[in-house]
This record gives sequence, C-alpha cells and structure tokens, in this order.
Amino acid sequence: MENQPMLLLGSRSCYNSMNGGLKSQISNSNIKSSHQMGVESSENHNTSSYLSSLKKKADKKIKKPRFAFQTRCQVDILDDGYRWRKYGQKAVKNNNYPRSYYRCTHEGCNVKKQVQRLSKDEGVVVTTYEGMHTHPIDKPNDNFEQILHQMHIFPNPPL
DNA sequence: CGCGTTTGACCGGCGC
DNA sequence: GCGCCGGTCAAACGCG
Repeated sequence: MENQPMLLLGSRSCYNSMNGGLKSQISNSNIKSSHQMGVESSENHNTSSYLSSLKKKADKKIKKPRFAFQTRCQVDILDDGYRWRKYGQKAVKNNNYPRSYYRCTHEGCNVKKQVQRLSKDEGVVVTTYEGMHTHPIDKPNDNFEQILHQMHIFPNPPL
C-alpha cells in the first residue's frame, strides 16, 4: 500500500472530488532523456531484429516517472486531451478483465498509459501513466488539466 | 485513404 | 532449465 494511487471519483466528465492527498511519484531522475539515439542509419537488420531496438542503450536502472490513479466510471477510456493509440491488450491473472496498453501518438513523445479494470469492481478503472508528454495538450480538458497541475505534472516540462 | 483498433506471437525476467 | 507472467510489436481489418 505504499504506492497507493489517488482516488478520483466521478464519471467521465467528473474529474472533481479527489479523496485523499495527491502524491506524485515522479522520480527526480531524468524524465525522458535520450531515446532518440537508437536506430538511425543502417536499416539492414539481422533475422531477429524484432526487438533489437527494444534493448537500446538502457539508461541504467532509471525508471520512468509513472503515476497511477483510480477512477470511478463506466468507461475505461478517459479523455485527458491527448491522443492514444492502443498497442496491446493482455489479461492479467489477478483480474478477470484484460489490461489495455496505450501509447501517445506523438513524435518524440513516448508516453505510455495502462488501463486496468478491477475484477472486483468493474466500475473502478486503474489508469497508470508512464512518462511525461513533451508537447502541449491537443484538446485541453476542463478539470483534467487542473488535476495534472495539482499533481505537479505538467504537459511540457522545461527540458 | 489514413490511422486507430484488434489479435496472435514472441521475448525477457523471475520463480521454482 | 523450464514454466509462468507481463509487456511489446507486427500485420490486417474496419471505420471515419
């Protein structure tokens, strides 16, 4: 329970009413840093080039800043103003519901988002954000943006 | 047509 | 060393 995420109650358009205090677990480590140093020239890859780029340089054990919060709504897709592209869906053992993996469809913005529903309460959706957006919000939402600010999470850090 | 979504396969790490 | 679990990508299809 150390990393107990914050609880947001309300429907899709009801991001208000936040119980408990907001805790941003943003590590002081680098937020995005190098990620572009990967492939550039040389497109010829071996047979199993498959996930070759996956390993990349790996910046030590730097973990990306990720924060999770739970929402009480029937829809798992929370429109936070960014565009997300689903890149996978896997079912976890602890939950009877599958977990959805989303990624920000922005150039240079490798922000990921996980959406998981609780098997116990299908009305509860756990959304986990990984990384930070390096660009302003496309569709500024009312309360959501304010929440981000309250969480000390700004869309475009001074990097 | 563009791209967002969907599904299966595969890999890496960890536990036993 | 193998099995399990979680995570990601890739190709195809559907929809706008």
